[in-house]
Amino acid sequence: MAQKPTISKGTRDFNAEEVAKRSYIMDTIKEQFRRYGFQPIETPSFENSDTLMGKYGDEGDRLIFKILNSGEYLKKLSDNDYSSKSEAVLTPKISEKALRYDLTVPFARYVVQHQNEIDFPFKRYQIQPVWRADRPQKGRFREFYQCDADVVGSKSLFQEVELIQLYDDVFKNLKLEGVIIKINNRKILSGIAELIGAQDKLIDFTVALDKLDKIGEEKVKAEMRAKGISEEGISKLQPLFDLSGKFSEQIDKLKSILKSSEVGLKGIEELEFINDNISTLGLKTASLELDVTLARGLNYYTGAIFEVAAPAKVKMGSIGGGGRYDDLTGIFGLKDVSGVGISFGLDRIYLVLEELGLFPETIADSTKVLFLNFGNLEAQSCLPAITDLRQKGISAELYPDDVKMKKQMTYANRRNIPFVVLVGEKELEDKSFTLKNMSSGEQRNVSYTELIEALAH
RNA sequence: GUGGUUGUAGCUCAGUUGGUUAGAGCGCCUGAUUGUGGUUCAGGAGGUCGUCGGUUCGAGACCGAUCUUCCACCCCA
Repeated sequence: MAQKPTISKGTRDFNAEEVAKRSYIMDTIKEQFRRYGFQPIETPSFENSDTLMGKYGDEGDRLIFKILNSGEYLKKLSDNDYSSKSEAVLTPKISEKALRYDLTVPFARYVVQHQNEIDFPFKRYQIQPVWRADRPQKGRFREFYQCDADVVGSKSLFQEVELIQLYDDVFKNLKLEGVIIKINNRKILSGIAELIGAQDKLIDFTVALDKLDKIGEEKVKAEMRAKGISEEGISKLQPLFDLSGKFSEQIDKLKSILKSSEVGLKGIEELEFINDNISTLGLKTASLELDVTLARGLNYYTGAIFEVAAPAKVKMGSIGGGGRYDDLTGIFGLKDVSGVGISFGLDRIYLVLEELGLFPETIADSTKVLFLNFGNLEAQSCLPAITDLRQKGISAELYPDDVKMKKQMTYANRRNIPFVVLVGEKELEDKSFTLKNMSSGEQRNVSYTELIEALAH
């Protein structure tokens, strides 16, 4: 035999059970999205490169899958370009399309393109695969699904409050306990950067701060020094490293740290508003935590930043993220439209639920009843019954081949089909059916009316 | 993109310093049971050892390349 075919790195096939489990998660998320008033849209798998490139930073550009042009694209190159051996020069000339990297940027493009048809504030949800040319690991794939809910055209902080509730509701319905919704505010990060005189190094500063959990205080300081942040500035950060306690206590400490920064205080005010409302409303299973080290690499967030951590006992990166972006549509020419959104990582949630054994048992639908095949004549006599059962909404099938009964029974057993009907010579003669319950093993001879009654519930 | 790791039967894995015919458990197939699956018993099939190349009298084992898996960076869902 020839070499077995394989699938591309970082992609997966899904069998029937996996599809059922994935649908379970998707349906749960969708139901909550709808309940909160979000409307579904879909966008193409690939966009013009211009739409995507440069929106996710240099790192992001590297991870975008580019699609080669069609036709004789090499012939159209100038000799200069051809011999340049430079990706930066060549890539835009031979690739004008790219696979979707996330759902937020295509959404921003959608909003700008359809601005005249949209009623603002516009609440949309979108569940589609995205692609990243990343090196795969556990919980990290090159093709995976994001489930996004965004609101554009409203600056109201009620949106942030609702989105936190939405996270909570989804995890409650998935029976996933111990999820932590981390929140921060980009304005606070800006305020701190301002305080230490590193406004121009905001990204470097936040990226370094974000690693506090992972590499510790000293290494974070070292990285900041390496990025050119002054010693004086770093020493001003000390209260930040020592920040601890409840949400409200942290807020109070931040207020004194940032008292001279207008933007910083604005960020604190926003956080406080969100936290006050969530405290009043209460969360069902998730908890909201302030994490000033939360940065997220994306450069378009301007206000709240969210990241959702799986329960501590599961070793898994974040299972969701999001935030407020005041000017995302600005890059496509539509100014002053503020947006805020969250995202669920379907594939990672799947792994978490699997590891914790949280999928419901009766998740995969199987056929309800299998009619065994005792030969052409007998099988044919079953067809009207099967047709009628299907009409009544009961999934029924006939074993297609006249093979040994043992084989047919084994087949029903493996597929977890709960009932089997036997119509052989005897039943054919007296127009009856033998109905067997596969889990109890019990079987009885019944009329057609009795058969329907037994299978109906 | 950088460094490391993994690959042997359908699945999970053994396989000694390189040495005859590569093993186990589970699963699968057949029969015990010609109208009865899940349990039991008996028997059986199934592997070009990820792929390509090299070293060697001889490679599953050693070397190189490549693909894949997982891990640490980077970044992220």
